[in-house]
Amino acid sequence: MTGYITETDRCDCDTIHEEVVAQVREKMPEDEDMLNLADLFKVFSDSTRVKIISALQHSEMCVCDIAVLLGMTKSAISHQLRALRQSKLVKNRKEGKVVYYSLDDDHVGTILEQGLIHVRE
Amino acid sequence: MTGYITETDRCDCDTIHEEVVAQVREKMPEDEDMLNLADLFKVFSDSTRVKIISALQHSEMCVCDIAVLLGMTKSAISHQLRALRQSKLVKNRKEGKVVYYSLDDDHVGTILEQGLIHVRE
DNA sequence: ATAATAGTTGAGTAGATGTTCAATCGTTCA
DNA sequence: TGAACGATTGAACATCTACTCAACTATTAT
Repeated sequence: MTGYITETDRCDCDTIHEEVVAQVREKMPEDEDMLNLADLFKVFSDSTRVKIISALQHSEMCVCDIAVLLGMTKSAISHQLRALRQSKLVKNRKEGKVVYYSLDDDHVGTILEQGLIHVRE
Repeated sequence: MTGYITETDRCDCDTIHEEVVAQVREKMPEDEDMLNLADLFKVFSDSTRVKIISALQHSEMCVCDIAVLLGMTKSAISHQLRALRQSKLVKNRKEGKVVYYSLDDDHVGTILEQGLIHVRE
């Protein structure tokens, strides 16, 4: 014991392969990138949101349409659309009482389809 | 009121664009596919798991190494590795007391990098 | 055998998440 | 004006999730 804070103190174990750890640390993406990455995938981690995005890939739709399509309440859909709006993945336009939603990001479809390929094999 | 269950009864609103809903319904993926899709992305929706996967992309590592790399306890890492194992995304091999983990899926890297591209722009 | 160490596990806990419910807003139309 | 309807909102609630902690297993070394 040195009395100073060591690598061991910060963790409940010793480093077994210090060089590997050092090298991997250099090659890994920025911490912030990985946080953003997790947040992006978090959007796709709920089946309701996946369904909404899948639907909007084929056509602009109003809240009510989506609710009927998925057999859920307008409220539930509206809450999720809010999340998708905040993630800048969907946009909306108002026409009288009706609010139409559509995708606002080209990558969205790509990411979803990439996942579909993986899931289906 | 007909006395029978109608589309309106199952939802708190009327269908505004029945044709759109019908067409989109045909084009959308199977319900099960979308559930699996959400489950897949759920794995990537936590920054600790993203970091573990990012690390393993560069080198096989033992639990202890990953714990030191991420500044977390072995226990926390072990719990997450269990989740990744169950999703068939990582595999492990034992050598004495040490358990080495590595990626067990080619798609993993692709999906992660696809997301990184999106996040970085 | 005993101690030490790498890793796993299960219970417990605090915080996040998705839906429901009721109230409300905004627009249209009678 | 006020009734009707699409949509939004916030609180409440139940569930899920990620980490901690302590106990445990398995393997190695003395």
